[in-house]
Amino acid sequence: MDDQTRMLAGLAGLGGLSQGDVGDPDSVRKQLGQPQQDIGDILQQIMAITDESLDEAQARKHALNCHRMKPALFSVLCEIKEKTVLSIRGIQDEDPPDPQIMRLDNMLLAEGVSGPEKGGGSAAAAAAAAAAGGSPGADGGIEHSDYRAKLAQIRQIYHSELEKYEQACSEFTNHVMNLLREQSRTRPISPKEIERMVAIIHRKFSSIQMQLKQSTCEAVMILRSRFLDARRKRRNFNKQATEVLNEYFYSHLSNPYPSEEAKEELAKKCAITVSQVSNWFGNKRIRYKKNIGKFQEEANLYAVKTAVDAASVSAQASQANSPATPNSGSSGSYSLSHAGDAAAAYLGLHPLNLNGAGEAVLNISPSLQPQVDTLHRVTRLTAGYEELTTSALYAPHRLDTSNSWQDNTHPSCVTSPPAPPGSVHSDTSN
DNA sequence: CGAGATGATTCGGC
DNA sequence: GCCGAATCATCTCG
Repeated sequence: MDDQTRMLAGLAGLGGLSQGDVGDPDSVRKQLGQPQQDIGDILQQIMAITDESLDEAQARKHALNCHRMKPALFSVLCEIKEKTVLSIRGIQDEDPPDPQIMRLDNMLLAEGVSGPEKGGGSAAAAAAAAAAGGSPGADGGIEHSDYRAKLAQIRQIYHSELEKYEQACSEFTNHVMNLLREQSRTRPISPKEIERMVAIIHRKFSSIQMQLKQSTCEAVMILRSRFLDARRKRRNFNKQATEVLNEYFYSHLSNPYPSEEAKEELAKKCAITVSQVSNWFGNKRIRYKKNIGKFQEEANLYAVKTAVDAASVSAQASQANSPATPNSGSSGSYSLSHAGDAAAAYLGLHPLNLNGAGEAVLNISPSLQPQVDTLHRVTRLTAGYEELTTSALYAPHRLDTSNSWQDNTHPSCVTSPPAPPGSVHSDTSN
């Protein structure tokens, strides 16, 4: 009777169990057939245990373990515990996977930090490089490998931390499990309860894991922004690319708006993206328009260049006594327009300086003279251009009076405002 | 190191 | 969605 109550209190106290662990005292009372007034007594004793010295507690523990009623009480407690634990399990078991962890996992997988070693990482790096739209030249390669190296570094840190975490988690779990198994000899701990405890530990550790994943994601984001911020990693196009673009620009000065196909072709030729081609033309148009004078020399250079190309093609064609085919030019597959437009550009792009009297002044840079001479020789040899070479006049023309190309979307129908009598519009030479 | 060049971005207009 | 214009950020060169 009284012994049993004390023993119950003693067992509970010595095992470090709370009221929740031993179940409702009321139900205990019912099962043990104790009157209600004893509950206060029990609680009193439970509270008193904490005040006992270690020796006293040990002595009490020993007394309890040796008590003849211990096995019976132990089984009763186990029964109560089982019911309690089951009810708790029923509530807590089905917690869904944390969406935050899932998001982080997906992101790490996409970034190539988690998942298979090679594929993910290089795929992400490739995607990054593609997104950056940088020129895939030597510099691009360096950047690419740099990005990959840094990503690999993050990946390595992540995995080593994850390993540490897993190790710590399993060590702690083992420790707790051993402890509980040990304690299950003196207090009622079912395997299910151990499982539950393990789950609790894992939940606690997974919050640490989430922090690790979160900081890894942040590191990857910072890395990406550093490498992918286009302004940050701006690289000048290589010389050949700029030349190709300039060639197209000046040979289509009447309408420097490449079609989608032309952009694609230029992009391919220059090993840049279509949007970079668009950017380039956008910048070029605006800068050319803003300061035509500054671009005169460049315009002459490309005009001469393309004209020479076109003329040599034409010469070859006439030598072969057959018409020139559109794509036979050395200057590229858009050379059909070159042939006419380029020679026309030569005519049209000589620096025009209007003197005080409004007369056009031909102004050829000395550095261009040899090329111009060559052009003259070649063009004299070829039919159709001789007349043109005598009427060379620069007209930054394609721009109308409002300094716009807008009205020149049909170049062949447009005449250049400043063109004096005798001048030939470039586009008509086609 | 500073000025100019250059590629990219942003924003408003159409 | 493309364009012009303004602007930013970086590169290049003297």
